Amino acid sequence: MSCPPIPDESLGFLLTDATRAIRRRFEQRATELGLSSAQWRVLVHLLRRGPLSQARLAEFLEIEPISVSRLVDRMQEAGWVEREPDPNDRRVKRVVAKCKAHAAFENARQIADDLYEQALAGLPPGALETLTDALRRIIINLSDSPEAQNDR
Amino acid sequence: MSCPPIPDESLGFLLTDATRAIRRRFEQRATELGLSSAQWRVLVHLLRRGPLSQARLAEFLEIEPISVSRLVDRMQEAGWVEREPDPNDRRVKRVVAKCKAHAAFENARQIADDLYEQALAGLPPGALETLTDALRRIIINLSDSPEAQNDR
DNA sequence: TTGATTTAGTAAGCAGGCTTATAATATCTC
DNA sequence: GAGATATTATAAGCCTGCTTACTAAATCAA
Repeated sequence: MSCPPIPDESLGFLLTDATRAIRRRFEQRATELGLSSAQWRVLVHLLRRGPLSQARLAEFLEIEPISVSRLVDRMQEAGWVEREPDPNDRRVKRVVAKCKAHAAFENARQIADDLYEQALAGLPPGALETLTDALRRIIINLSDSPEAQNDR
Repeated sequence: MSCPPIPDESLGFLLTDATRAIRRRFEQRATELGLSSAQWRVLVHLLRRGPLSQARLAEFLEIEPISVSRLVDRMQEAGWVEREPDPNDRRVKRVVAKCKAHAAFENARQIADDLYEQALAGLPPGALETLTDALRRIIINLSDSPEAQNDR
């Protein structure tokens, strides 16, 4: 019975579990805000960068445009954002954050910050930076665009 | 404009992106096997531990029993597993891996191993262990059961 | 200018998570 | 034993991803 690497503690499984745990906790605490973690992510980009086309949003979020389309549908219904036409290109719809989004921002950010603090409790100082460096590297190494890929 | 922590590079977002990247790549390469990453995970547990009830499987996978139920539906349809009654408890259905699963195991494991190597390229030696330690810590810190929680 | 190609957004339909609710069976308590 | 409580699996219906396929508009090329 040679089973050298124990796969159920592998990188992929641990990443999956950690991500799910963070998402679950965030949504538990943001229930009263009515904000899911995917929607929170959209708001962060919109509030940082201003109105964006759905295509740009898809790039920033690293998801497919169709996924953005339906995410924005629900966020528009919930009153977080609006779609407005682009004066220069009749194909594009600019997604604009509404007042409600600005109002909720600090609140949600606090939830996220507290969550990260809880998540990292007991780890040595500097662990956060090591961790985020590694994650950034993994994302680049597995991205489709071959920019800055390390080997082969 | 005080925006100290740049949230779109936050831990949660990076984890989400890295996890999605790994899942995508795995499924691209495992297409010919017809195995999704969630299904691969089920097989790992079944082949390591033998037949399991759906409830136990849910615990190991850290997902809800209803999610297991539908996952197993699809895996049964695809011929990876079978449900069999438990002789000692008529409520439980034991999930058993079929030959097809054993046959595909090494193949899928190789895909996963190659993927991790690619993901970690360019990181210092020891990064994998630091990373998995941190992820395990995060998972424990955010789990519902208060066992081994660090503070508060 | 016309015709081909590219880009932006969306519909349909699937996988994999979730919450809430239900039925059947075990188990615990009195 | 009988009744209350737990546990096991599942149904219904939602959210967020995906692939594939389509329309409308912009852009490139001849």
